Amino acid sequence: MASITEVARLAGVSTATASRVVSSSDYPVSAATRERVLEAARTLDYVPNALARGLLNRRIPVVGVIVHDITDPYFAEVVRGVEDGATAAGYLVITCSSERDAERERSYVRLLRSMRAAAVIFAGSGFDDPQLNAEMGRHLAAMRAEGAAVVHLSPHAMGEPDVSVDNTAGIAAMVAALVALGHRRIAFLAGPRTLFVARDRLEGYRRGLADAGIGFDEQLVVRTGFDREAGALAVDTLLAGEVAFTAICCANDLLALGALAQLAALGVEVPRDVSVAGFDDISVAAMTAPSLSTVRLPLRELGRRGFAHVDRALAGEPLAGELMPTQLVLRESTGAPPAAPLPTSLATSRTGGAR
Amino acid sequence: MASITEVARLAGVSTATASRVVSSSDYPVSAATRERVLEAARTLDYVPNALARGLLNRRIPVVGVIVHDITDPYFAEVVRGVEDGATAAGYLVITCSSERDAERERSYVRLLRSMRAAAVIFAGSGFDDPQLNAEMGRHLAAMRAEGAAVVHLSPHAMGEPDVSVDNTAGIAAMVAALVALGHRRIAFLAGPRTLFVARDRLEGYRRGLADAGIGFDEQLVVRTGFDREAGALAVDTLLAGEVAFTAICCANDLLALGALAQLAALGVEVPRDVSVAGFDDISVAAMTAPSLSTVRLPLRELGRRGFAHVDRALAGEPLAGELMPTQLVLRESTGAPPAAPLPTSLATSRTGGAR
DNA sequence: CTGAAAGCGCTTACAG
DNA sequence: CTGAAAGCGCTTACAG
Repeated sequence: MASITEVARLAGVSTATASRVVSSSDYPVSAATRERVLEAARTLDYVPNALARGLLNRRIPVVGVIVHDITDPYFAEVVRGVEDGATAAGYLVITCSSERDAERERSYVRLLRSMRAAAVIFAGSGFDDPQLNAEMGRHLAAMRAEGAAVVHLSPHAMGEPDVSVDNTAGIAAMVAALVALGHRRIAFLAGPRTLFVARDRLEGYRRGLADAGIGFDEQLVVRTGFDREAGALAVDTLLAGEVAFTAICCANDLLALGALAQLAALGVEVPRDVSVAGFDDISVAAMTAPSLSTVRLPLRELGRRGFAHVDRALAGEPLAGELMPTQLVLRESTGAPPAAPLPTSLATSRTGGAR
Repeated sequence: MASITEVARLAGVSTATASRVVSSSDYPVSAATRERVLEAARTLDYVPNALARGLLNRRIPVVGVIVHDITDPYFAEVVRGVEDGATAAGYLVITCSSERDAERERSYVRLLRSMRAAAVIFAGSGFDDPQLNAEMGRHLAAMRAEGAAVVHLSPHAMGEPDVSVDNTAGIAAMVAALVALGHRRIAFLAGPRTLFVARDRLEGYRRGLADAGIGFDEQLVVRTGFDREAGALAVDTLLAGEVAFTAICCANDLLALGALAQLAALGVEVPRDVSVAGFDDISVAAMTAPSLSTVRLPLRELGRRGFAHVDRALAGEPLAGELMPTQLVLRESTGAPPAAPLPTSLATSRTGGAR
């Protein structure tokens, strides 16, 4: 592979001059010389070595994005947004699926550090794990000290996100919508207890209830994972319980999808017997049966602004946090509450009903 | 950020010795010295500079994956598989969404080259664009000459994929399944004309028909895109046409999802009025209403084997192409053909029916 | 077992 | 406008 040395030799100039031409610095070079260098570069199919450049700048135009799982549509969308911004600025993006595993996350950050990535963006929420966070804090402080940008798109142990979506207001709006439909007994699938973003969403649920003057009932809250299996399991938990509910508000769409599937499997009709609401508006939400009422998050835009934030941080510009609004999307999975709430109505119909 | 020089100084040894310890080469170093170096590295929070290492090896442990769009579940799944393998081997993965745009693809490959990525994996199919392919061929030949691995997971202009899924057999199997249900007039949404993988799938359709002794009718084939919008549009095209059909076989799931949505919007019931089949088995396929009959592709495994192939290529091991089998998944969207085929039955019911 | 030195490919003061 | 030279942080023959 041709190096700048060979380009310089072919053009009959010093490497300094060749560098000035191909790196498109604004250093003055005579037109004739410039042309000779360009010609040589073309002939040799010269591609500058980003590693050598990076060694000098102590930074390479690469941004790492840490996600929980790239196959989760939420994260794929955010990553795409980051990529949109990054590509325009000449950066490449490295995706790291942490599986919500502390060890993996740390090991990715270390790798990114070793590579002198210009920035690391945490797309997912942090978890409340003091030991991990202490070590992670050290790593991130070191990265910042080395001039890299660190941006959070979701709440985390070290504080508020830099760019984010208004999770609390979003869930509160959904609760308000359910209340407007007539619901008073609203169950909440809360997501993982240790995830900061899940706490924000739970807070939104509390606020929505409070706004409507409805009391908070701990028994209506199911702590779960953040995927479909967890949603299905949570439905079983609720139905096995004693507390009445007419709607299930979920902390994300995947939970709602799992709930919908399990409800269908049990012969519970949505929204006739119970309403179900999601959160995120991933693309599947519009395609299920019934289609899912949810809250739309500007995920791709979140990724774009995340990169814009990185760009500004790297340029040394002053930074301000951003909180993006969400949008209610009511589809088929929500409706008026049934005459008799679950789980009682189910037990009755099962005992007394046909089949 | 601490360099090996500082670690060496603190440990009171030469950089050569320090390097031998921290790079875990098998070069002999006395136990006492080794311990002193390790201690110094720990104290200084030393993280080796991958750029400096890469400059020496003319390669950095990074693999680029070129996909059409990371938000397409097909590609997210493949990338995840690559990541599984890459992480285990200490590599990072860069994702590049080309949007099926020649210019973007080329620019990504150039960036990857400049970064001395150890490998580039093309997850998506190549397109039949002679000019692009000529230039791309040059780039790829150069990369290989520089010692990088180039792996294709789908057919492309330069030939057969290195690791792939048996697209042709998969579609043929679905056609056979539809025939077994009683269908003879099977429409095919073929995907983009210029995409090599779409050609393989079309070939599968032809083969399936031939196996069943059914003649090929060009009018039943709709050339489209590969996304949902294209699927919806294709349904309109078929319904506006004159040719009878009782089933729609799609070249991928996204097309089938679009078809399902459009059919539902038009009041055509699936599978009562028409059967619909997809291809890929992305996770949404099981959640639609009706759930989608499709062909399961081992996407994540495809990604894993893709990386394994890279690993072997980099180690200079002999390589053999791999073709992975697919699996038929019959769900609710396929059934026996209706008494009267579309589009005639629709016209009739519209003219004569109530409402 | 240890170290001095060269060199990977670039950029950038510095001198002219 | 041009070039000689140093140096980014590492690894690896080579010498001892």
